[in-house]
Amino acid sequence: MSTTVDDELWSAIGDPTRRTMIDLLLSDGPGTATSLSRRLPVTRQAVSKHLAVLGRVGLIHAESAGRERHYQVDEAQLARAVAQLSAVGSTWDDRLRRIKRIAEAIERNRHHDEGE
Amino acid sequence: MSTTVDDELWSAIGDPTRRTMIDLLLSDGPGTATSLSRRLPVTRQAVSKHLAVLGRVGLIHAESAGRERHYQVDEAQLARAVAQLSAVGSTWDDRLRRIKRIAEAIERNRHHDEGE
DNA sequence: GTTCTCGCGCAACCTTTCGTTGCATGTCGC
DNA sequence: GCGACATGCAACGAAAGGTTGCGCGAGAAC
Repeated sequence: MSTTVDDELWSAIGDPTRRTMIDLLLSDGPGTATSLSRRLPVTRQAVSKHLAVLGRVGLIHAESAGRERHYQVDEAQLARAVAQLSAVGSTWDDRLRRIKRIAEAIERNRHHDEGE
Repeated sequence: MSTTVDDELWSAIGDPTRRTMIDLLLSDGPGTATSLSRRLPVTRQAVSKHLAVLGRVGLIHAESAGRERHYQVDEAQLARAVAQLSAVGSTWDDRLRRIKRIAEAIERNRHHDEGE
């Protein structure tokens, strides 16, 4: 329950290299496997595999231009991913708050009962 | 830049099984490897390894009680993890909004220039 | 139009991670 | 003491992330 997250999307953005790639595509605009690999500590082939993964879950889509393939972020899908991130975050936040409230209540009772 | 996230923490909560484990520990309170494995689709040994990973990054801590080891979530560290989640989320959100604004500006210009 | 270059995709391979099974140990209840 | 149960450790298999090496097709240079 609660984390009925679309695990496909999560695991796509769970990888640090893929997160950085999305960052680069957002900040620098559309890019190719080669252009991305120049700004990352991995080879073009590794980048290419990650692009395939991101494409499979719809986070990016490609456009062929001559011998190059330009990739860019799918805004709607990324928005969905962000929503999932914040959903999990707020779920955990809520639980943490509730636990804290309960702990404080117990603390108050202890002080009251034992006069400590 | 921007995703200068503490990758240790991210990869810890990046795994779907580990996320569910944290959920269970938050909703049901402290638990053991065995009790968690009963509510998960993996074996006790797998759960045990995940607990080790979560413990290594400080997201949980254990307490020995006889032959059992009770694990529970470290609230401060989880709060830190949640903060990182929402940081990445809002970064991407910002970029998406900015892109959208630019796209709209271009659209307006096109209409103005071409009278379309 | 040949040739040279550059971007890409495919295949083989290595290492780490997630998962399994099997076994030996330690503790609780009787 | 003895059976039952929770753990830990080790060996092994499958998948993911990474690498190198190769061949092909499209642009650029001559």
